Amino acid sequence: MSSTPAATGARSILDAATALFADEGYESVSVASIAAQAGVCKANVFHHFASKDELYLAVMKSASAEHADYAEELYQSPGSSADKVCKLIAFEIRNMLANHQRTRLLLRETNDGGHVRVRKLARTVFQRNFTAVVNIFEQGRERGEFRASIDPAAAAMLLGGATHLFFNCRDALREFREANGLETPDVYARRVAALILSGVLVAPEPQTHELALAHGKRARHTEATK
Amino acid sequence: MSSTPAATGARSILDAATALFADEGYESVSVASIAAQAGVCKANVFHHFASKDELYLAVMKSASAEHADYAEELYQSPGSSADKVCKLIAFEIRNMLANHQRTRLLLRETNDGGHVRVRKLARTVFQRNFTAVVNIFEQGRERGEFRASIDPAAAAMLLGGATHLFFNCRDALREFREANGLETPDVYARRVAALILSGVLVAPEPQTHELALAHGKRARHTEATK
DNA sequence: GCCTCCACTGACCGTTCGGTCAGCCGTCGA
DNA sequence: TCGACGGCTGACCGAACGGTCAGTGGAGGC
Repeated sequence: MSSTPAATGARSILDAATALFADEGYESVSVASIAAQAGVCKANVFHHFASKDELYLAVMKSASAEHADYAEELYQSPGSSADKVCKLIAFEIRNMLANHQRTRLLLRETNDGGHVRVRKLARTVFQRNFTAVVNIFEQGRERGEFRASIDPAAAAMLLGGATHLFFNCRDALREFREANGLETPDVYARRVAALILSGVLVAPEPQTHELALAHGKRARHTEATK
Repeated sequence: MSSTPAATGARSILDAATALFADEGYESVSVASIAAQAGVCKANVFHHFASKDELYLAVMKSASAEHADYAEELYQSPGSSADKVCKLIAFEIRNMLANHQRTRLLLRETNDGGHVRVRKLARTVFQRNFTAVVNIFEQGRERGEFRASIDPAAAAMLLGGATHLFFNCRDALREFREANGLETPDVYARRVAALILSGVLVAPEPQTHELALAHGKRARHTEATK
């Protein structure tokens, strides 16, 4: 009902294209290979999509939905900001791994040069997510739970960079003996959250108590999940 | 003398290939376009390099040198670990921007699927740099300057993620109004360093004083550069 | 029974790809 | 003066690319 009746053919093409584009990138994938993986004729691909470009655009559009929903909803939920940060990191990492094809597509297109139209699209997704994360840090600051001197945008970059790097280098991480257990998503999320919340220094300057103490900053951030 | 006498031709090809591969990736660049940019005949490219693959490998190898030197040398230098972290972030960001072609090549190859041999190569560079950064955090922990409960590897991922994300999304960052001034390398480095050192929480639990207090943890990390 | 519609196909197009090859020509040692 | 060498070239190759097109065959309205 919600899907067009004759979507089976187009759908299988879209799925095959998503998988191949995510694995090998735009240029490396031929229309013939997409058709083969979808089990249809090459000409049929051009029957459903005007060109390879347009097919790629369709793949990107279908991959762009729903990404920042969680952060925005988290922003409005009750609970301490510290908990929100923990939950956000854990969710983002788990979400990236669960939808690794879509994630790889978006990350590739956000970073690269390449197609301008598509980069705009990926950037829209990135911007929505970025803004939502910034809002969470801003909220924590307004509540007095986070220090007034922090830059929420920089904190969001820190958070995003940590999750992206984990996604990109997870299998590389597995080979490093310096990182024992760090390749486990939950472990990584917990340790990174602890660092973002408390930093590395043993005793930061005691400052900006102005607004603090009010909202019960229970920094019990060791059970971020479940 | 240090360069082979007849290296001019091969050198210009290598330079042209580096620029083009960095901008558009392996698949999008044709040998003909490399030859055109180098001002030579296409066949001449194959005279100096056995294949497009081997040319790419040569480009990657020449881009792989020198990357982790700074971190390793910083590790052995005097000064507080907090200062080292600040300097490291500032250097990495400045270094990435100064050698943006090489950086883009390495990042692309570290992340992507693609050529296995080259990924190994890029990963070697990444691993050296990663280990060096981990050592700096480990050193800070042993000195009692950093909390004993932190994971040096996680901190290194945080640091690397922040610098990578900045490099990849700098022009996108320039369009976000949430980030005022954050697209300036020095500003970004300073704010990120402050976050990694002290975190976002207003008052982390007072813990692990055991080894601290000894090495003068002057957390005056607002002038990381110059 | 027939006509229309449309998802789908095989064969084909011009172009561009990575790569080859015979040969040109300036340099240098004998 | 000559021959060998090597950097360099234009012309060319088969393969694969994105894209086109005439046509097929089954489903549905009349």
